[in-house]
Amino acid sequence: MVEPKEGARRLHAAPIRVQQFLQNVPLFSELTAEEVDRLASATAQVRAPSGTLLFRRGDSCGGFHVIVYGQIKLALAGPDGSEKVVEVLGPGQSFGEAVMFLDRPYVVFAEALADSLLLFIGKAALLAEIERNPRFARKMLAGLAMRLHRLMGDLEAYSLKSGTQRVIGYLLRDAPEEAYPGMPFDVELPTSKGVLASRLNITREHFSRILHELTAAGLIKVHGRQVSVLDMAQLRAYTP
Amino acid sequence: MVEPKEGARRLHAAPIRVQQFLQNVPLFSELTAEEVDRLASATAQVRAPSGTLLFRRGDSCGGFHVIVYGQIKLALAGPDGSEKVVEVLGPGQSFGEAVMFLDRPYVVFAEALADSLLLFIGKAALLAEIERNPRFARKMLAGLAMRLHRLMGDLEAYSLKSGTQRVIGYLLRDAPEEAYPGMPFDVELPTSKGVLASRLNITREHFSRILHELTAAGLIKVHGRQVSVLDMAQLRAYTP
DNA sequence: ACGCGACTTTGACGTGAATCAAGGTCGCTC
DNA sequence: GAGCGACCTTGATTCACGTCAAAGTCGCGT
Repeated sequence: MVEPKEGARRLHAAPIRVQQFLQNVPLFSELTAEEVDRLASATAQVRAPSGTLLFRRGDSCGGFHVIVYGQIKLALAGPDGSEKVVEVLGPGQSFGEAVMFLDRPYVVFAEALADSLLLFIGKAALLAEIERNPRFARKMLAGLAMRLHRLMGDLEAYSLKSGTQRVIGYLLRDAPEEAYPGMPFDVELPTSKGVLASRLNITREHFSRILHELTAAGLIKVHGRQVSVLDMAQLRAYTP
Repeated sequence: MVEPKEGARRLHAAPIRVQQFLQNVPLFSELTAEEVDRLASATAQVRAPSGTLLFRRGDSCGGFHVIVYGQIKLALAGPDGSEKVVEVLGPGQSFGEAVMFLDRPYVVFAEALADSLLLFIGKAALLAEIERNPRFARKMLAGLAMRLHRLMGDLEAYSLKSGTQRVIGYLLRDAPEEAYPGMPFDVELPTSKGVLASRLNITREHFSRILHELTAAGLIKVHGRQVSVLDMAQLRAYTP
């Protein structure tokens, strides 16, 4: 999953154009060139080879991160060294805003799952921009609200669905809309099954068994990280 | 918990001074009298006798609520009629902002657990105020961030703690800071044990057994809704 | 006082998912 | 192409917690 060759190549490529990248992140898309410039001057580029720990729980937080390329895992650490993956993020996504607004230390830790490049945007510059630009403030609010929404979805899944249902929900998450009910389609798992299992709040072993069970029921086919959903409608209706 | 006498009395009392109340809610405390007036004119008072359903999942949302007095439960409904309590809120607290910013329907339903009075603040007026007042926007951001923070706490508790540990965590949540380690103190449960159990993501029965177990271990004493923590330090260190 | 209804407790039993313990598979390096 | 490490699967066993069923307990209204 790490694609070390490509990652390594990009890690040594010329620095990207920060302004241009920021302009293309949805959150910043409405800012003027001048505003983007101000943010860019408070922005640091952070290279994170696969495995890098970006921050741990308890670290204090002077800004937030946007992913240029790569993949980042946010997770909670259990006392005994176990961990619970909260989110796996990819290019264009951001993290750490909430904790920044609260002046609290991080509650999760962040680790690069692939060679990654991030932008770290300083808190002061961001707050200044919010002060200056109410539309931007609204976007920021919508961003946090979105996150809250997703977290509620997770909470719901964890508390009133079985492991099997969570897996089905995940597979069907970005199913094609325009499909006929029983349409087959493919899902590429974005990370290792171990990480994904943790994200879904089940063990590796249990995840493996669920995939097996769904395969046995003729609903999916699994080839490594390629999962083929053979019948959406039946999968959606499947009862453990 | 319902205190029907007091509730009934207040329900029929003269309308409260909206401006004055809003001014005292932390979220609005920095607004000028003029600003509060504008919000107040877009605000409706909502009486909700115990048991009232304020909204259900799927309803659309044209503003958000602030509790003047009473108690409101936010919960998710399972397909089979079961429910999972997400939050129990009291006077001065607000809810429904996130969904308002996203233009999405509610994902939870809200029900009054006691006779309550709420203010419903219209979306348009609120957005206008954000547009006008960046400091207010920042407060709103902090409010959402706070909520995210708490939700993460719940997620953490659900996914890497046992039921017993969640109960202990709850009891210790607002423990006195300045106490010596083994200090005894009392906690008043804010609602029925059934609702609280659901909030902690366990069944009534299991909750009852946990309380029993902690009592047997000499760590707490339970008299109805009055829970006496006999030894904080030991309770914190308790292992199932 | 009585009895009703909402809430709580207790016991017996069932089960989903974690844990423990081997293997198996794949891709990479030497 | 042998060997190593990261990942995944499989089976046996255990355990926390849920479910079902049956009594309490408490407060309130008549």
